[in-house]
Amino acid sequence: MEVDDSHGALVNKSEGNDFENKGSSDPVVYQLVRVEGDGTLVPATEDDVLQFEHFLHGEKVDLPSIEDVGHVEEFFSNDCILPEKSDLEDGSSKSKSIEIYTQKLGADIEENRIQSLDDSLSSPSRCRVAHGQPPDKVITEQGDNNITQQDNASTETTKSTVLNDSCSAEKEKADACSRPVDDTSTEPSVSGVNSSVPDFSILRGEVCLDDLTIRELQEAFRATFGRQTTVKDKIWLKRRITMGLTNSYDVPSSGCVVKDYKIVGKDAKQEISNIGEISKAGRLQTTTLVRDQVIYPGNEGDSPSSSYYQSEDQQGSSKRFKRVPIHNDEPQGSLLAEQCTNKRARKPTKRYIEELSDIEIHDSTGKLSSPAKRTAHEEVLLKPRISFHEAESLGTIYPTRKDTLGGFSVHVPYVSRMRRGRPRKDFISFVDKEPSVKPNINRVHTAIRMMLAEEGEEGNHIRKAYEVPLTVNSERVHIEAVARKEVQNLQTKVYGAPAKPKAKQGLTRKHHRAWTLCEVVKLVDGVAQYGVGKWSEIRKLSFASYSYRTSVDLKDKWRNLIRATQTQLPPQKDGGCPRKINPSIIPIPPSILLRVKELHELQSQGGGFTAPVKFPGQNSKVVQGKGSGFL
DNA sequence: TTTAGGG
DNA sequence: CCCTAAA
Repeated sequence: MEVDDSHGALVNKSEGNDFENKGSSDPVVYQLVRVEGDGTLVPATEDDVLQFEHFLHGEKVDLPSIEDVGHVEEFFSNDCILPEKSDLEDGSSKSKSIEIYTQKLGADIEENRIQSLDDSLSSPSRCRVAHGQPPDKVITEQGDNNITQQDNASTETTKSTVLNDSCSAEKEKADACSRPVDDTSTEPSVSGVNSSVPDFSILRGEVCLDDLTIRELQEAFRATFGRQTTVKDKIWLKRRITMGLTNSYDVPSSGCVVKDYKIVGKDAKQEISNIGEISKAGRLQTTTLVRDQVIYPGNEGDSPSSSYYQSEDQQGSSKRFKRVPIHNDEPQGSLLAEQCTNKRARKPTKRYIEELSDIEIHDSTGKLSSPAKRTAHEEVLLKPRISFHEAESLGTIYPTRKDTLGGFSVHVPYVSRMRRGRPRKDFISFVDKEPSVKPNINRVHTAIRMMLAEEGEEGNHIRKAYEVPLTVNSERVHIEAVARKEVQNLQTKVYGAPAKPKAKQGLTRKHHRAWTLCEVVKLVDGVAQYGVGKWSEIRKLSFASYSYRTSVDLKDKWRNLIRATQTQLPPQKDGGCPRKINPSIIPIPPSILLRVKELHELQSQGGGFTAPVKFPGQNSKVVQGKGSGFL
């Protein structure tokens, strides 16, 4: 990133400063730049960008709002009586104000910066402000722009144009309303200077702001901040211009001389540019935006990046600036309502994900639900946070997936957002508890894949599949355990059942297997043969080939069959079953149901008989579709 | 472990 | 299907 000392690297140079003709394109791009030690502005590095993250954590929510960057400036200039030699070392009132400002600004920086940062980071050429050019041209409306434009200004222009279209009116209004009441000037509005191309040359050479007319000051303002203003208050304009050029709020209200975009102090004696101070201090690394620079004094803190400049947002987020209800000369009024309703996009940091989860819960439920009473759905919403915390505390690397949060692509722990049914066990934690199994995980994975593939062909044999010995040694038990968990884990993915947070770790739920007619028949035969309640026996003898059916399963199924006979068999007449018959559910043939009923009645009445009973109806034709019971 | 029963 | 108590 070299500093462009020539002012030739301009885009839209030809379009230059034709203010009257330029109506739409705004060559001023929003770029993050960093104040170098020598006072030049260079594009922000990725590190600078990352340092923004600090703001996300120190954010205070209840701070008053700032309507516009102008207010910020006014906030400082009007309310912060600062010692002449204050600078950044004075930690007292100024630092306090700065801190407040930092917090407020940080709240909105997140939203604006991301896109800007993306742009600045991704764009091949970066905007920078050239300094120290010879004052070859002085205040000529045809002068060269001294702010380099992005090479991709054409693409950037789209955004900028939209911004202008959507926001210029409001800005204009705001600026108009911001005129000081004591301003008796009746000068025509500077609407004539409506060009989207600010005349940066207005500030070239050596100019005493006091000598400028209001219009020229407005132009200088525009050159400084990249937007026009209709404010006709000379002092206001001068101060803002000065502040903008010096990146300082500590400026004299008059007597400033602008020399090549730098403010030379009154009578050109002292240079009050904070840039110089900053560079001398050598400890302030400021990220800024060329356009609409917000004076952002360096924080005395240890963090070299504790201060940033804020640009007006492309979406007019300046309206959402939290602002202090202090004296200001720019309107805020009706915008307050809007900022209340507007929800800021927020960079999805870890903490953000946490908070987002909470917010989602709060929003979805309206009220804070106690942790103990969260519904499954709410738990799901909480999951990302938990995953992160677990990942941190356990040092475990969790699989992540790309997700979109606040419009930005981020990686989040790979958990399903929705789940049905009960949670699955935490396979990873299980593995962590069984380190001896880890070396076999890969094998298990392979095996599991094969199993799942097999399941795809033969849906009912997955359990059998992973009961096949995977190894010949004693690890088999572990392998099976892991395999079972893994299968369930994968199944949950396949079937869309996500994990449950913490409480039920180590628990699993086996995949639901619909009972086939064959199984039911075997069950009924088994009951008839060995008696009701002999589930273990039935399982061993009749379900030898259905190893995934446990005796409990048999018992449960039998119970369900009993219920079916009681609830669905009697009303055979079915005057009009309002229930839709799901074609995917195979009804249990009434003949089987009848057998179940008889067996049940026999068992319940005459006590347990274990003798095999032959039922004449066993061979009777199976009539389907009567809908008395389902598998 | 198995069974029974509630969830 | 899960969970648990009671055999």
